[in-house]
Amino acid sequence: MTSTMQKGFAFTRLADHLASLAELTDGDLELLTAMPAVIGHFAPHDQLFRKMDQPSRCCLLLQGYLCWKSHDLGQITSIAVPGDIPDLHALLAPRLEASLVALGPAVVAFVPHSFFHEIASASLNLRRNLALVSLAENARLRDWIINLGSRDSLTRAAHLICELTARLRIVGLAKDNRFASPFTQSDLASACAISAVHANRIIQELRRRQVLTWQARTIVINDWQALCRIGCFEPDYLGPRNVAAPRQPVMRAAELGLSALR
Amino acid sequence: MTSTMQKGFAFTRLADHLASLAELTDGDLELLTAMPAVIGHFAPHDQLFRKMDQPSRCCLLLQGYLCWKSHDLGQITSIAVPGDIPDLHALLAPRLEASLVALGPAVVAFVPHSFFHEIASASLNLRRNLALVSLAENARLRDWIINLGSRDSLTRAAHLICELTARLRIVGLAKDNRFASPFTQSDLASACAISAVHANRIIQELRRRQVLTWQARTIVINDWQALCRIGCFEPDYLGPRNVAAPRQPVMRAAELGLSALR
DNA sequence: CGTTCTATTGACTCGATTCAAACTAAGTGG
DNA sequence: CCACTTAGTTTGAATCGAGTCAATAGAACG
Repeated sequence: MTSTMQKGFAFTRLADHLASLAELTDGDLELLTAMPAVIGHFAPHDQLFRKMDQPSRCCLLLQGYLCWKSHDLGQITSIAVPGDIPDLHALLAPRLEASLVALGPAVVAFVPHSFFHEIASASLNLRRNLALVSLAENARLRDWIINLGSRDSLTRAAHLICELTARLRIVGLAKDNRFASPFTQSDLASACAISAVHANRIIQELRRRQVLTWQARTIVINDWQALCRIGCFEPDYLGPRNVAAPRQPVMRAAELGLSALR
Repeated sequence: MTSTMQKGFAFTRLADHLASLAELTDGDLELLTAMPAVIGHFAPHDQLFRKMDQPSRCCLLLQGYLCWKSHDLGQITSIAVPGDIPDLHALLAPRLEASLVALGPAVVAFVPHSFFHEIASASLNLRRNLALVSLAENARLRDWIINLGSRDSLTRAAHLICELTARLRIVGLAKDNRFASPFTQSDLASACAISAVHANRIIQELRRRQVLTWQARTIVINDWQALCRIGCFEPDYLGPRNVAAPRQPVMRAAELGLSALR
């Protein structure tokens, strides 16, 4: 990794990401621009952190992809796209439970934990936004459990590609249904919990069905509708703006003692 | 469901749960005792909430088990034990993405969202504690992804039972390695993403190996060590007290530009 | 320009599913 | 209290999706 010290530009994709979850005020944006960052460049398969590390800085991903990978079994549990802070949870639970690995070349802004603590105390709204980042991750993890548990491998792979595409769009990186895919078929396999050989066969099947092309480290979605259908992907599940709408309590029949009627 | 209105007793297992994540002060306990609750009783397979519901109250589980279940595929993504608040995330992201279902008979305390907002503003420490609940869930979800993705079905089932046991111990419900199991083998299968038939064969295998008995809606762990071995379970992973220890930054070789040396 | 990843293909194997049927336990109501 | 119903468990046999192994082809990189 090579490092340079910079200040106040790395926040833009993060702002896109946060704004997709809930409004950001001008004051919040102001706070974000003050973000101090050390830029780091990583090569494919570089480990940014290892299991049991206790870093004092968060990684804000600027370019490329990172993943959390269980050290012993090699299972990928989540993939970070630019604008993500994959180790945000380390602010409160400092001991890492897995390794953070670069999928392809990656550029990262290291930001001191103290910065996030500061902006969280300065802005209730940002605090909520950061909490929503964690909840969105939670929703993605649940979705991934459903994917691994209940769907066949073709569906799994298609679903992963759909999810990646949807997230990349949010930060402006999937224009024209085209985005960089510097990761390998084996990486896809590790995420989908299938063998690399089988991953290859599935990608061929997706190509055969003309829903995507994947060459020269670039994926092009040729038929988004079809890919969503194959992947059982509902574009909204990441829950953009699924927040803070005070409503009337919904009284279940059950609560009225009518359980037997259902 | 039948309901009764009560106040100030439902918090004890919740306190055990929170205290397992980080210290609770006397002031925090005081705040918790003021918890207003409507008690609800549910029968097996009752739905407490459905996908897309927007409840104004959280469920604090008092007795039994609840699970989040994807409506279409039936996959269980997590199981709640007494002391858990499975829908805590609905405080910030009110639209539910799955159904909350009772596994066996269950007793729940419904607590208004406003109560949690109040104690969170009253105590920084409790706020952090509630955030840790979410992070612990996050860690469990990741662990479950590894389980579903990378381990065979015997290991998966053993792992689930280990995890349940560990969590029940925290709230005092697995004394003598014995705990209630009102859920069915099909429920276990839905959590482990295997067929009910296969779940049955696996339970028989665990019985044959004398690591547990499961009869009369009760599981007894006869050989905890062996069960952990079969389930690849590391008892500490839930991260009790994995918090807030300010440390020196760990400088990776990568950051010093020594990536090539590794 | 060779070395090293990565992608591709075929053959064989195996864990897990599915289907079907029988059996057991647990209610429920007459 | 027993007959009846329903839910859950157990068993066997056939089938299939996906893994593994092994070998080759192609791309990328120093």
